[in-house]
Amino acid sequence: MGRSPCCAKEGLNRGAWTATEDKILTDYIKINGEGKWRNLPKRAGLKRCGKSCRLRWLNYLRPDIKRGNISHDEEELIIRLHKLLGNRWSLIAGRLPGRTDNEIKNYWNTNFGKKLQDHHQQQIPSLKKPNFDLPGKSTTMPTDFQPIRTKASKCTKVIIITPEPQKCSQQYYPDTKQVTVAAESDHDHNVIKGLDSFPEFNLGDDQNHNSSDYFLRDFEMDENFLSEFLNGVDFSELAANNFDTNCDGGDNNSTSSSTTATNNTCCERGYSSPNHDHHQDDKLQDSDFSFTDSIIGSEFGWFCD
DNA sequence: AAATCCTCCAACCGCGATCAC
DNA sequence: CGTGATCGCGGTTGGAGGATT
Repeated sequence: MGRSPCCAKEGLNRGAWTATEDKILTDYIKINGEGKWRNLPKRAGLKRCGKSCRLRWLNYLRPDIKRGNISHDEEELIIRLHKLLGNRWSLIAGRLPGRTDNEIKNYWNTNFGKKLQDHHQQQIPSLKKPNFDLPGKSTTMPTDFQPIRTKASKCTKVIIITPEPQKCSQQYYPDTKQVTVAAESDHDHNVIKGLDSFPEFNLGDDQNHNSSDYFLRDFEMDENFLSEFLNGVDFSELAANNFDTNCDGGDNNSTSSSTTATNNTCCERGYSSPNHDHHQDDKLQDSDFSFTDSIIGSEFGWFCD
């Protein structure tokens, strides 16, 4: 299917928004609400692309937008969330009231992106990545785990697919597709998607499911959970209840761990992100979040393509 | 004071996911 | 079920303004 332009480009304003345009857009949304972005410009009398209107509203005009510098707490949260989620800016923004994905993305790129780049340039010559290549699939896995990647604004539920202990270091699914780690809006929760494209874990097929070498664990990833997760409060108990610590503690070096967390997601032991910041790691190691890293690493280590 | 460089961030772009018919 | 429309996301760009030479 060919892509059509989101709107006709002719005769539309581009670039920075004027105060007048802002007022028109704000007034219109106050009256008519958000949505229907494509038709909005015409109805509101704006010479702007609907996409542009949406962006302007979400990133700048919304009344609940928080202005000003990112606080230390917010920065710490961003770092933690980025370590956990990677460049899922919308998810990260969902945990920071009043902050937008664009703002966080810019903040990260401004404050950490360059540092990471510099840091990596220093590290690259000494990096020694183990050879994870397996027959039938050439993969070069990073030494650390990658963040859980989801596709949506807020996580409410996660499926944990834990390999059996004796299998986890040996099984490998070269053609693994995707398992969606839930990520839905506040209201649309408990939706698990993508499993139907993942035969080994087809929830709708008991036969497959039961005969699988794997089994499923799922748990709510609601506000409370994520807060505990992020703050490290009583997480060990939560983990004990929700995670199966078989697989020899996750078999951290397992190259076989397979399965996927959404959207080409890959999550491997000990790797935080393509922009992994070792300096920040050092900082975090001393925090109460460090133990969650080990849990993430051990329990999510098998999340990989 | 002028020129150049650098930083920051608003806005744009392309793509995948989802919706509606 | 297929197709087109729409939405939402993440990566990138470009310009304004500050810093440096």
